[in-house]
Amino acid sequence: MTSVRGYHHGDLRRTLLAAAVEAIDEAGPTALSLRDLARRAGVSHAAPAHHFGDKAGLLTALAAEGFDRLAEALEAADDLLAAGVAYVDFAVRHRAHFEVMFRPELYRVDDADLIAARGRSGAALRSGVATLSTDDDADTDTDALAAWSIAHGFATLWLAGALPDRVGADPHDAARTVLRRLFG
Amino acid sequence: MTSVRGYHHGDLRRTLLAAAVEAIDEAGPTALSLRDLARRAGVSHAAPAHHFGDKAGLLTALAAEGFDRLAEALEAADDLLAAGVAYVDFAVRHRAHFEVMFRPELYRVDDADLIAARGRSGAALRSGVATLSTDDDADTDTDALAAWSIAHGFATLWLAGALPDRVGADPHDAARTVLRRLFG
DNA sequence: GTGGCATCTTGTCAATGGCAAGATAAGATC
DNA sequence: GATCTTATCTTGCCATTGACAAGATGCCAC
Repeated sequence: MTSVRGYHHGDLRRTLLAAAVEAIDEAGPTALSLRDLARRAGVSHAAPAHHFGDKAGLLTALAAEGFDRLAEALEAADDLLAAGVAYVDFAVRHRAHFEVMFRPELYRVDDADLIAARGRSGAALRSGVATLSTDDDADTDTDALAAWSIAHGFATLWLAGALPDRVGADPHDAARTVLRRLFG
Repeated sequence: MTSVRGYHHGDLRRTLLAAAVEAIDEAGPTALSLRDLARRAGVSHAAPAHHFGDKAGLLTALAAEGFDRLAEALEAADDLLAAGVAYVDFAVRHRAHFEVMFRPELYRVDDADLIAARGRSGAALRSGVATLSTDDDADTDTDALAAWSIAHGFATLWLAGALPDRVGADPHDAARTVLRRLFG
């Protein structure tokens, strides 16, 4: 990262991803414009294409980064309830990443980095469920799906602003209360 | 609906909404193009603007229609489990509506028709939860949120293609199994 | 130092959303 | 029935965008 811009930016790839997060936080992934990102980074309108090919390429990188960070967050949780809360927490704190991750029509689902990162997230989820599982595999699968569904649903509804006001302003607390209804 | 097009289409508003559902089913709400809808309906590129103002106006109408149909589906359910399965079923069968409904950045959240329709959906959900509630209001709220979250989460993950293959191809059955984990 | 290669810029094109102005039809009023 | 009004649809236009092609710049290995 050079402080004084020459012809070469120095760290454009990372800068563009950060700008994308900002832009998506402001107006959602739909309104994302590569040219806007270029302006934010102070480069020409065609510079992003070199690093990401096209819009889908950039969002693929963003989604992969998101699945990686989600995996880290889930791995740091002690039990399933903590993992569920961490999942919601991740969605709220990394809204831009989260919104892209679960909109596969926006990126390349066959990207190798992405598949690997998504695999890490999935493994972290399953290992969280395993902490309270019985020996029955079918039950474990159902438990994992139910846990994932309720955490994902709560996070999604929260982000969509669909939840009633009485739920409060702290997603952390509200999520714990709701998730306990399944896990407790 | 006139079979032979004159200068006036006759039922353009409804035709455009139907075309929008088709287009969204094919490529998602992000790729929706008003000009493409106009071509599908056989009218000029500016015709949609008269009926909906702009893209957000069209998606507002679509979201309101969706909330109305969702309310009907939920009202037809006998108990909470059936309502949950109906919720997932609605999402899968009316994918285009569902995807727009929970993406408020795409439409006008202050639209009167939309707010009314969303209210009907919410009331239907709450009355479904009431069938198995205790006297405690706080518990009822938590139950409603948990039920909504797990159904919404499962539906969303299903639509995103995020669920592992072993879940199967029938969302109806898979949803019942998972939802029973909370409701049973 | 020099050739190769990654990085970035400039220029261009088709497609889109949205606006303005005009054309056409249908209905209301007399 | 004639005329006025309004709703509906068309044509024309402009700024913005994504994508591509060709060229400019500078880093790095040899």
